[in-house]
Amino acid sequence: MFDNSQYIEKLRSSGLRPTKQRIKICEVLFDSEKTFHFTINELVKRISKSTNDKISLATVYNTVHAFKNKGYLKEIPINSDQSYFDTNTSHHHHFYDETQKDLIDIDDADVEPVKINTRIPGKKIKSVEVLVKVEDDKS
Amino acid sequence: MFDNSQYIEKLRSSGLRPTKQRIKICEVLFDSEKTFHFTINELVKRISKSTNDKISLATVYNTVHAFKNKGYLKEIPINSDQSYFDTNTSHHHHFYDETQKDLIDIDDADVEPVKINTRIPGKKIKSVEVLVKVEDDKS
DNA sequence: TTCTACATTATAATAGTTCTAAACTATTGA
DNA sequence: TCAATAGTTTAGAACTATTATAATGTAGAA
Repeated sequence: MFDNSQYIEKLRSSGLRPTKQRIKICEVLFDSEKTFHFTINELVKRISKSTNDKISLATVYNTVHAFKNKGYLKEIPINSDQSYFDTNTSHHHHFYDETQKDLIDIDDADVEPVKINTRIPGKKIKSVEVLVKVEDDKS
Repeated sequence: MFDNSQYIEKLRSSGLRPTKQRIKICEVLFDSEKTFHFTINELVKRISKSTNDKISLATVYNTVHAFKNKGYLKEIPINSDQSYFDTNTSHHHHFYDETQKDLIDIDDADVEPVKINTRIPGKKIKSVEVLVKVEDDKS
């Protein structure tokens, strides 16, 4: 454990107790320079690689959902047998490579703003997500 | 059974045997004027309402996937514990009402074409799907 | 009508996720 | 400092959607 103070502060300020499990998960998710996508399964693997203290699956689920609710993670809408999350919470869209089963960020500058010229009465727009499915170009 | 000839022809022409289960599922899916969204669960309920012959769950899954592969149904990318399908296979996007857990079509005329100004080498775009999440406006 | 390839079916299996309830612990306040 | 308590972790069971399996059934061709 080195500089966890930022995570401790982050957790505390959002009303989450800075337990060692949550701090470890913060490290795995937010220490790296680059943001990334993951499934719960992949996250569990990353965690077990970076620590000897086992964190139970249930705690990983709880923590990911807590972080998602706090806005530290985004869930990516995609048809899959498992949920995909993104540590990049800034506004951006995705390619989904159906051949490779791989998610790729689309820089927000590369997408013209999506204009929706209709509304549902009594509802407000929470998010607009674009998923661009791609496949191998064999033509 | 009334005018099933259209479905029989449709199935036959796409290389699917027009069995009575498939014809019944066609009726439930395509008889109505309006297109609609459904989960497998909901479809099973619709089927059992409209017939006394029970169709097994496995057959419903098989048939829906076959129809999806033939392009008679579209799967809607959304984070959910179950898959959503759409009998409207024309190009259009969706609202997802997170309060009501309800999918609503967005008329394609109400969305400006989405321009993606970047590509992935060796891949071609298969589809561009927009999901607009909405929630109750309480502000 | 008979044959055969394909379909259907019930059931089992699998996998992702959520639930439960007991043990644990960070924080509060005495 | 220490005890109380409110929230947290945990293992495992339970749940649910989906897929696989293998036996039975059947549409369509010969």
